Amino acid sequence: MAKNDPPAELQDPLDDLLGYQLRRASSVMMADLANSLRETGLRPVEASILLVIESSPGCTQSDIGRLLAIKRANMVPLIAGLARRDLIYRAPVDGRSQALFLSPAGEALACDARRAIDTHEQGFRSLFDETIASQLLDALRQIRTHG
Amino acid sequence: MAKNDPPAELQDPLDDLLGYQLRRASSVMMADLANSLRETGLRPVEASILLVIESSPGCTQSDIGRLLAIKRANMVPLIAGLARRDLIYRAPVDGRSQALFLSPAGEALACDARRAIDTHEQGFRSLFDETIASQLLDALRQIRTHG
DNA sequence: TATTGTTATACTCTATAACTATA
DNA sequence: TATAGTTATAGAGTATAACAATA
Repeated sequence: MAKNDPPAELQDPLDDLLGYQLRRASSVMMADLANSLRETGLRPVEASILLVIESSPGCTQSDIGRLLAIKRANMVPLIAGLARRDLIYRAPVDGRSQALFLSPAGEALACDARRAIDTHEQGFRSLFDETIASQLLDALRQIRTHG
Repeated sequence: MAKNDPPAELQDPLDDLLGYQLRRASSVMMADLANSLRETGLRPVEASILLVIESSPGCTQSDIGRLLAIKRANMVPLIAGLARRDLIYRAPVDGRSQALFLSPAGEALACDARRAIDTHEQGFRSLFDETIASQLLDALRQIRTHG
């Protein structure tokens, strides 16, 4: 038995709870994702933002915040950090909005990130056959929109 | 369209990612659970600890930490808070370990918490038929142990 | 009036290092 | 030498309130 496993005599009264297993599974995947992204120098949230800008060039940071459920106030340091590293640049839309675009370096890094994420995803998807994986994704989308 | 929905023109490049949907779904369920537990005065992590002690009276806080993946250092204020509210009490096992038990008030509150959690769970489980719910739980357990 | 970007701030959650007492 | 409990602390992540400029 590995060193940090719980003692066998302690059974888990939360084992059948969807919310609990969701949280534990999410935590495992997030940790693995952070590890997979390590060599890109990106945190998961930063990689996500790059992928959103890649797929919707010209979007604003408020758009991204709404899509990823990140509050406007918390988008500020994230976007500033990516801009400081010259991964993205901003172009004024009107007096208050700024359109966001990937720089060449940002495009290259987004590409690396997408590869790392795909490998990470595949490692977990391979636990299931395609039907189960697809049902799982559907179920998660339903939970997400049920709240 | 609700006020905080993302703009329709912005499609989500993360929509097919298991890790992303897992995180979003987990966040929705955690928020709903916190809300369901509000009248008990317990946070989700505190309710979880009470249920573990209820199901394994005499366990130590280190046992609980291993079971719930909470670091020993972070267990200290959690257990202290429950003890201060007289929901649990400690009995020395040996010079370094303390066995944990629910007080009568703790038993009553654990009961309330279990009811609130069950109602909360049922609200989400009712999104799926039993077969899907069971497959979902199995998949989440597999992800959890794959890390 | 509502929205964008911003600042400041606070609270929770999580992580590490170090210490003590004990096994 | 390893473990239980503890302290202190640091870093994420997330939340609210308020403000200026603009629509």
